[in-house]
Amino acid sequence: MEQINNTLTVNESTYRALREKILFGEMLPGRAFTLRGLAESLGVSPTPVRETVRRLTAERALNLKDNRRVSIPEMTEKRFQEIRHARLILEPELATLAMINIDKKTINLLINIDKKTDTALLKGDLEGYMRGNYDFHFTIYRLANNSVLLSLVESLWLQFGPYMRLVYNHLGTNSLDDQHRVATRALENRDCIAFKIAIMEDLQQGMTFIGASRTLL
Amino acid sequence: MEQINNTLTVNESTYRALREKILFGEMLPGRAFTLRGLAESLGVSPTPVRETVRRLTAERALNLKDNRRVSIPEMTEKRFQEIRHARLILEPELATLAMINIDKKTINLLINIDKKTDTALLKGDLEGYMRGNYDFHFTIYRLANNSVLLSLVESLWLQFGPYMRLVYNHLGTNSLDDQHRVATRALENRDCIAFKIAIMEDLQQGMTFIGASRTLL
DNA sequence: TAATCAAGTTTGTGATCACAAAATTTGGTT
DNA sequence: AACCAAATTTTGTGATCACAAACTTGATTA
Repeated sequence: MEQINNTLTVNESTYRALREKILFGEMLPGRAFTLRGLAESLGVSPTPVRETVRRLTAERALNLKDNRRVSIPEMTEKRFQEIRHARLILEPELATLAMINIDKKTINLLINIDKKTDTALLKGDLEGYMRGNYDFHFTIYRLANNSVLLSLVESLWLQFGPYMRLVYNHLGTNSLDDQHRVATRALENRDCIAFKIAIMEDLQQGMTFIGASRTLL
Repeated sequence: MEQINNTLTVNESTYRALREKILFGEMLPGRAFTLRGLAESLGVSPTPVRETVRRLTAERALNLKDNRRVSIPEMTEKRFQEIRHARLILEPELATLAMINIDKKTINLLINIDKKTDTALLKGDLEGYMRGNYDFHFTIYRLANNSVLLSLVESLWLQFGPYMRLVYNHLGTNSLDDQHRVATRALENRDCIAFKIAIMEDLQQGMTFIGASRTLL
């Protein structure tokens, strides 16, 4: 069932490249992209780019406009609240499911990821912070061993990633404090409720931060 | 912002055609499909089919296997429970959000849809029943005016659609009774709690029915 | 100077081509 | 009759082509 040959298809590597760009804010909303332009910047023909764009459009990470141009969807207050709402429903659920599969080793891994994230935060390294934050959450979520919920949450992260970056670009990362440590402490105590609450708080805090600054954009 | 020209692209019509086939059980799990075969049966070139397949793969409706063949994913007990779980989290939420936007006219529409669904059920018209059931739920869900949650739920329906059909093929539709009427009655009384419970019951009943018969497949 | 419109350019779309990998058939051997 | 290797066909992939629609530019007019 697994991919034996570890050489990825051009299609797959194109997808991963574009997905990362979106997730960590290298492609910002508003600007329109051309298929040929993306293809050239990735050194491939337009064909795999087109398929990748269709795929990312299905995940709501990209938008095919009426004039057939492709872009990152614009954020509205309404859509922002919808994403926040969906995240608050699904992510604490996923975290709770993951809890029983998180052993001491994983907790140490999480603490390590968090340290790196903190370092990036202090240095003002935006991409490092965003990657660390992503790793922290998805290291947990993957352990829920629930691919159906996981793919729904992945779609949500693809949808708000670009805006997170946009906000950090304007405000810097100073005002963020770190809820991850609260979460790892709850894990060490095997306190399921406290862990779920920490994930919710972390998410609330991030979304409030972004939401409060949306008017600046 | 809207599509002015109402002639769909080949890509879009291919997507809709294939999506319907999956959703209402014309494509059953197990069998492997070829792009060229699908293209010929739809009277188009392989190009739009490839893009459509990528899109539906992103929505988890299709599966690209290691040998690069495309198929409907196999159902396992685990995946079945994951879908059931996700539906139970998201759909009652969507129904509750929709409630305030459901007026008398919509209630009558829902009652009408339900009547048609019942007729199909009595006649043993599987596709009619499945379409009616879909229409009933999504007429409600669309009124929640929440496209983020809606697209998540659409993905879930695409994932279990083929199995619903598979089960009905084996068991017939006799043993299904109709929870929709309970829901519309709750709507007429503007009883939010009762409505939410009815949606949950309907969903539970359907999923239990399918789950209980999975061993037959 | 600002608005308009016609040429020229760029772009998305759908079909086709070339090729290697996978499936299928074939034909010979045990 | 059962098996396996070679030959043949089918298939997915990525690149390219043809074309119409959208965008850009620059000259012309009010």
